[in-house]
Amino acid sequence: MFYTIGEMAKKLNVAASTLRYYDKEGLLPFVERSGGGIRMFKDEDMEWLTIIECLKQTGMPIRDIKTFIDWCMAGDATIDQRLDLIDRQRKSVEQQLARMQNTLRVLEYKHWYYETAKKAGTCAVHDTLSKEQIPKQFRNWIHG
Amino acid sequence: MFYTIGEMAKKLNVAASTLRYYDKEGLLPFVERSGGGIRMFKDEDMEWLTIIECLKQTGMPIRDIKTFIDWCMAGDATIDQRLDLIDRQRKSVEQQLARMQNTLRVLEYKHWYYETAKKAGTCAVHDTLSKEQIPKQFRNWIHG
DNA sequence: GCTTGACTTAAAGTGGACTTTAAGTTGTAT
DNA sequence: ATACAACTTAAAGTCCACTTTAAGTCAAGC
Repeated sequence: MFYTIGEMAKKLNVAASTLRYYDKEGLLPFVERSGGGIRMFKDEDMEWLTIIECLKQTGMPIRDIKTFIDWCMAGDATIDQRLDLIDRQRKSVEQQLARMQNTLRVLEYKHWYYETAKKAGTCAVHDTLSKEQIPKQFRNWIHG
Repeated sequence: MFYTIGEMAKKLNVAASTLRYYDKEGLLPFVERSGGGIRMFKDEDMEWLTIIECLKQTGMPIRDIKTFIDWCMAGDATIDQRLDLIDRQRKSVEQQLARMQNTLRVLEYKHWYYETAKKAGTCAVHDTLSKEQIPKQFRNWIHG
């Protein structure tokens, strides 16, 4: 079962031009072509695109993803490099997660801040609150 | 206590040109100037830069951050808008966190995949594994 | 065989977030 | 007073990841 670039783009919910761009950048060396030059995507190509999407989600630039794909195409001689790259990306994602969770805490504080201000009709209410009126998780917090 | 743009940039670990860019884009309307036109950052400006950094971390574009800052400068009449914006960003970050956690699971799988391949000396080992040899968390997983 | 929509490429264009450059000013230290 | 590092602006440049355009080709239906 083969898919055209348009069908694959729809399945992946990306623009066909994006897939052409990835191909041009060397991210899709596994995609076959018809006699007439039309790209013929296979079901198993989805797996490749899933790992590409995964690496993209980690913030990895296109050329580094290409390096990884190239290593995959090169076979077993590159297993060590691939393991290293995956581990580095894993650590990076763990850090990003920690930062993102911190960001979420700030937004939760801001939510409380503005909800309280909304009820009072003014942000000035925050100058009048006693420590007990501030939710525990936000006390001893360094901010405005 | 005042800081020059260079001192503030060092404190924040960003380039001074970045702060000038933010100022030009209207993100720093609160920064005062000396008689000669030199920016004079105050300690309390750190709070502003912290929330800017927080919103930037959520993926919010510069102009939307400007909108938020403008609302802050406008006073109590914009509390509702600010609450809405914070809530939207909070939901966005929750989604990003969920996606990132999924990405991490994929990377953990890939780590196991390549570690196993490394021990065996070939990726082909994965064609020979019985279900029991695949860690529980990775069984019934849809991928290569 | 012709139309038509989806495909092809190369090249140019876009948008976002800076970064660098050039020319000039400020302010501190001697 | 003068040197000098750090500041100022406007404008141009860079990098990245696409997206669009232009000109043309492919392939399925009539």
